[in-house]
Amino acid sequence: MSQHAYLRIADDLRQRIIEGRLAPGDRVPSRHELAREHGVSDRVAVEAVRLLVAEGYVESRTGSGTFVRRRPEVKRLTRSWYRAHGRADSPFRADMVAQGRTGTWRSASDAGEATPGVAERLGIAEGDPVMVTRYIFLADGQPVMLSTSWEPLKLTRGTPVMLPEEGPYAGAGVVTRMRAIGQEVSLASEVVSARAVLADEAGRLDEPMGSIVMVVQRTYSGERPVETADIVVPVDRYELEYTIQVE
Amino acid sequence: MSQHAYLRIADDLRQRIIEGRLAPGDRVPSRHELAREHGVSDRVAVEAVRLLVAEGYVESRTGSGTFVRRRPEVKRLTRSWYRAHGRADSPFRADMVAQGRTGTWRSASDAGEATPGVAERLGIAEGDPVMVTRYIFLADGQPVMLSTSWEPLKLTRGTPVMLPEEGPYAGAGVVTRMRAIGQEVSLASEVVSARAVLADEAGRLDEPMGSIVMVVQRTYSGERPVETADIVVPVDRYELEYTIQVE
DNA sequence: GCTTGAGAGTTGAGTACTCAGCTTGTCAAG
DNA sequence: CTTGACAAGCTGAGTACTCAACTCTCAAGC
Repeated sequence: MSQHAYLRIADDLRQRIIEGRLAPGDRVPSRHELAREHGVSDRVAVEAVRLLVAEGYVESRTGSGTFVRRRPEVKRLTRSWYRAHGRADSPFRADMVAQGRTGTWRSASDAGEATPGVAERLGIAEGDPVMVTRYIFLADGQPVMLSTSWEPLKLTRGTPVMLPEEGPYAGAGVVTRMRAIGQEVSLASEVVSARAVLADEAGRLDEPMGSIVMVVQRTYSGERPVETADIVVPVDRYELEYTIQVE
Repeated sequence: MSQHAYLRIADDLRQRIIEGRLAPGDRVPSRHELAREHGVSDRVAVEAVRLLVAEGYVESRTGSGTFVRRRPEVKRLTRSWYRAHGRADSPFRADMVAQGRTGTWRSASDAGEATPGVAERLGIAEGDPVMVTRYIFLADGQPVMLSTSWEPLKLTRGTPVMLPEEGPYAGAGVVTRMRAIGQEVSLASEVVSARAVLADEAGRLDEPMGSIVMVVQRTYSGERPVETADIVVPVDRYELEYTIQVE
């Protein structure tokens, strides 16, 4: 099997978890116990536990112990052409309703200047004024997704939709809001990548450090880009489903 | 700034890399040097380097040293409805041509039985016979992507397309091959997730352990599912672009 | 019944080492 | 000029500890 002691211990624990001998919520033996059980030094046990934390099997709570992680059921976010129909509701709330959950969110908007990346995505100049809105999305009250949205102020300044979450179109979604000021949206581009969670994201999403998130760079456009957003989705909560029409 | 010594050292190195004082390919000071520079013990330096490895900034080569990682330029794989037009070529080769690179692949096919997950995706019974094909995709000769494909043998047995990479339709892509036996493909579903790379994937893709890959579960279907595949894409090589039609 | 404080247990971080296996540069022999 | 042996240096892994900060339990006191 594995050459190294810490891999052997990790294999053993992983097996116990998979077979159910260690159930979600159970406490894993402490590093002292593990070290004694396997006849190795403390540090080897620490390395083994660290590996399982990175793999998402267990989570450590300082002062309390290490516990088998309750894996939240992985839900699917449907991001397909036919979901984006011009309904007067946000796509997130619609997705949550489809899963039988309540979708809510909190947000805060600020005026700012376009960074190089955002400027390119919106087809505007670096430094142009934009409305930056930071969202945290909640499913049944639990934080599940983060998003930062940028809209060119050239389009929205002085209109009732300048602040995404205030006025008559509050919470209606980008497509509906842009339509209200005469900007038809016909395409959404989503560029998907993934990386390790950042410290502040981990805190806001209640995810352990080291866990993996997908980052979706979404841009809505009609004749020109009207909004772009970075959406941060933890992989242990959601997968993204795209439906592509062939021909 | 950071409370902990290992975070301070990591911050320092990260800054040096971002500012270019440590260029891609340069050797990072060894753990002994780092420990002495910062007046801490060896292990602290090891922890700092380990963090930067996880973040993808550096890569360690046993016996040789730790080096600032040459970040391969992140390319985009276009996975949109309008790319899937019924051309008699594989989508991968078309994508590579669009990037000005040559796309090739190696593959090996075997008959096997459907696992529970595959059976569900293909709408067949567990244990039903399937053709399993393992691919490794190369861009300009370098391995960049892995894929495992499953096709129900009930559909293809006895036809010229039973073996995906042999016969008159070798290398033509699933849509074309299925059409050749009267199976029209109208939809592709892609479920995107991400995780840490597995050991054998890391070896085959020449990626360091701990790096992150996206996993795309793609299913082609017409009246019924005709093929499903797991596609493994390293995030430091590719991002996935989906284009969604609104309304 | 409720609060509080002490103590045991746990993780995170650190010190100060050792050893095996690998890479690489040097330098002398052919 | 080439080749082989060798030493120096590096990472990965491990031993054997220490200390701070945190959590949890349980019993004493109100």
